[in-house]
This record gives sequence, structure tokens and C-alpha cells, in this order.
Amino acid sequence: MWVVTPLAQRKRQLVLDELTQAALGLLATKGFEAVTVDEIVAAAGVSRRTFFRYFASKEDVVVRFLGDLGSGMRAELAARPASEPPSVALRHAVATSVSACAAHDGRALRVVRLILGTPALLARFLERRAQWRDELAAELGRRLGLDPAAGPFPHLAAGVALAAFDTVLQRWSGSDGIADPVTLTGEVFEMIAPALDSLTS
Amino acid sequence: MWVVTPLAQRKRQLVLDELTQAALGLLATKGFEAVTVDEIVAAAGVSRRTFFRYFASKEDVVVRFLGDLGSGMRAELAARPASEPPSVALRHAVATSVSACAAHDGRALRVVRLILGTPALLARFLERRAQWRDELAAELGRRLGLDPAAGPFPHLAAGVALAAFDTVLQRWSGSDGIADPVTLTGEVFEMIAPALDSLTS
DNA sequence: AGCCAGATTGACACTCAGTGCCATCCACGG
DNA sequence: CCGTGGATGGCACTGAGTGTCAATCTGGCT
Repeated sequence: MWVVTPLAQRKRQLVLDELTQAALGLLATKGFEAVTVDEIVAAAGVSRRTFFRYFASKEDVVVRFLGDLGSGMRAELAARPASEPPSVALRHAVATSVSACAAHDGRALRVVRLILGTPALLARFLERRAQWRDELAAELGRRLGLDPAAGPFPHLAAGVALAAFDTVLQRWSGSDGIADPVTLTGEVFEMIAPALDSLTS
Repeated sequence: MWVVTPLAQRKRQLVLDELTQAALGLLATKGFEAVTVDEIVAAAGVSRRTFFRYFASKEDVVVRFLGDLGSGMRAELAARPASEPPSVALRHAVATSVSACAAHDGRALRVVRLILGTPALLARFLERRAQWRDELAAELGRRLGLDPAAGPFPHLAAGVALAAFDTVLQRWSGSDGIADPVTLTGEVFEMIAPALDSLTS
């Protein structure tokens, strides 16, 4: 199962890495709108057309780099025991997410700063973040036996948790990656916990 | 005051209205990406270049239509008495915002649905929403005598209030504009109030 | 009225993102 | 050895957004 597709798949991964590497390097130094796709593909040694076979847009290169955070949060939430109140489960989900981001130390920090400082990138990132919220709301609804379409709670709680995520990410990047993500997350969730548990209290 | 408004200013407003009208009509019926700027300017009777003198992008036409909500929220928050706890002041700010949106009854509803259903528009809207959060955080910091850069509270509270805004807007548009914005806002703020007042309790 | 300064507009040309299409090349199985 | 499918590159095209310049219009001033 795992040995049957070695060569073509690896080649594809190689091109993807090369493209990501080249793009992130150029974008971080020259700024987002000062870099054209042609420059990126020239640095990566592939054709312009190939770039758009791997990425849907120029923004996609940067956003995809942080893209796994969303599915990671949902997975972590799903993995938490059902006995935990929403505030605890969501706190762990957010904490592991930001920690995973901080683990890339160095690169991830530059990418986050790039996103927060570039309107076009922020917009695309927030669009993806909205999908995270809906996924979290669905998972939360499943945990609590609630229909997300019936009551406002799952949608709201997911939005509140992501607002906490925003604040943690902002303060983490603002501290040059020095602050501990788990500690920051704990601080912030202490404030919002009563709101997240307002249904089960 | 009202007589000095020069003729040029009114002409400008007229062009802007004509452009907005034409764009919203076409976009609502044919969908966002199925309409080109050339079609819009042809319907409005101005040149393509003029369109981009009034709007920064095609998305801008739609987003600007809802753009005053942000400054409205901040103004309402600033107008609330300083004695009110954050949860009450923010609830009024959100309620007046959504109510102002609902007052346009008919047009605003279609615009909101268009935004929520179009990725490119949603992205631009969320970008603006992020600015709202920072403005609300600044205003909140002023109310409470806190430096928004020092502690996470203003940023977090503004984010939580806007998460509530999101939920209210989603449910309002989901109910075809039938649900009462103030009632919805009240329901939702009942859940998050303890988080918003966690500092002053 | 006549004139001048500033703002608005339209037209053209240009860059760049993104897409469709087709020819080519290369890994893999028969 | 040969055919098939996927990945690539080149090309042309649409559409968004911008800079520039000439023409036009507005409003004030003499």
C-alpha cells in the first residue's frame, strides 16, 4: 500500500517543496505584492503554468503553509474525551494548533507576520479561518448532541474560540515567538471559559 | 451648511449611486465572478477607468455597501455611558449595527447573502471586519483605561463581540430577514456576557 | 463676460494574475 | 518494445488594476 507509488508522487512533492521554498524566501524579503509569480517560478526552475497546477493563487502558497492548523484543531477537538466541558476541549485544540505553528520556529513566525501585515494575505487567511469555524461548530455540535443549524451555540462557541486563537496568535507573533503559546492560550481561555460552558453549567 | 454643497460634489454622488446600483443589480442576479467590470460600467454609462476611481476593486462595491457598519459600531460603543459594563455597551453596539443593516430591508439581505456565498467577497469582508475589531479594541481600551497593546483583554473582547456579530448576521440572513436582530443579539450576548465582563466583575 | 486653477473624465497602453488548450515527455504496465 | 496516463511547458487569451495624458467641466475672480 505504501510502496506502490514511489517515484511520480515523490517528484511531485519535490516540485511542491521547491516552489514553496522559493516563494516563501522571496515573499518574506521583498514583500507580497513586490514579487511576481514569474520571479517565483524562475527561482524554482519550473514553468509559470506549473505553479498554478500546484497553487490556486499567489496567496495560496502562503496560506497553505498554515493550512493544516485548521484540520489539526478539528482533529484535536474530536480526540478530546467527551466528558470534557467545551472550554477545556477547545483550549487544548487551540493550544496544540498554535504550538504546532510555533514548533516550526523561525519560518512559521515570518509567515505569520507576513500574513498579518499583508491585506491580501490576511483576507485569504481569514476566509480559510471561516471554514475552520464551521468545521469546529460541526464537531462541537456532534460532541454536545446539538444541531448547529438549530441553535446559535455551536457557531458562537467556535467563533469565540477562534477569537481567542486570533488573540493568542497576535500576541505570540508580537513577542517575536518568545511567549509560550500554551501559557498565552491558558490566560485567554480563563476569560472566555464561562461563555463556552454556559450551556452545560 | 446644506446650500454650499457644490454641484461637483452632487455629481460625484450621482455617479457613485449609479455605479453601485448597476453593480449590485448585475452581481445579485448573475453572481459575482460572472460579471465583469466592463459590464458594470456599460450599465452605469461611465468609463472603465472611472469605476476604479470610485472603487478600489470589484469586491469593494459590495463590501462598501456594508462598510459603514464598522464605524457605526465604534461610534455606538463610544456613545454608550462609561458606567455600562462592556457586555452591555458592546451588545448595543452590535444590535444597532445589525438593525441598521436590517433597516435597508430587501437590498441589504441580498448583499449579505451574496457576501456569505462568495469566497472572494467573504475574504474582503472579513479583512474589513478585522479592522473593525482593532477599532473596537482601541475604543474598549479607552473606556476601561487599558492599553490594548499591554493586555489581551481589549483585543479578545472585541473579537468575541464580533464573533457574536457573525452569529447574529448568519442567523438573521438564514431566516430571510424575518428574525428580529435585537432579539437575536440579546440571546447571543446572554451567553458571552460573563466573558466580556470578566475583568470588571 | 472672460479667464484661470483645480478637479473629473475618457481613452490608451501596460503589468500581472489566472485559465484553457495542445504538444511533448516520462514513468509504468503489458 | 510499445501504448497509456500523468506531469510539464509553451502559447494565447480574458480580466483586474494602474499610470499617464489630453479634453472637459466647475467654480471663483476680475
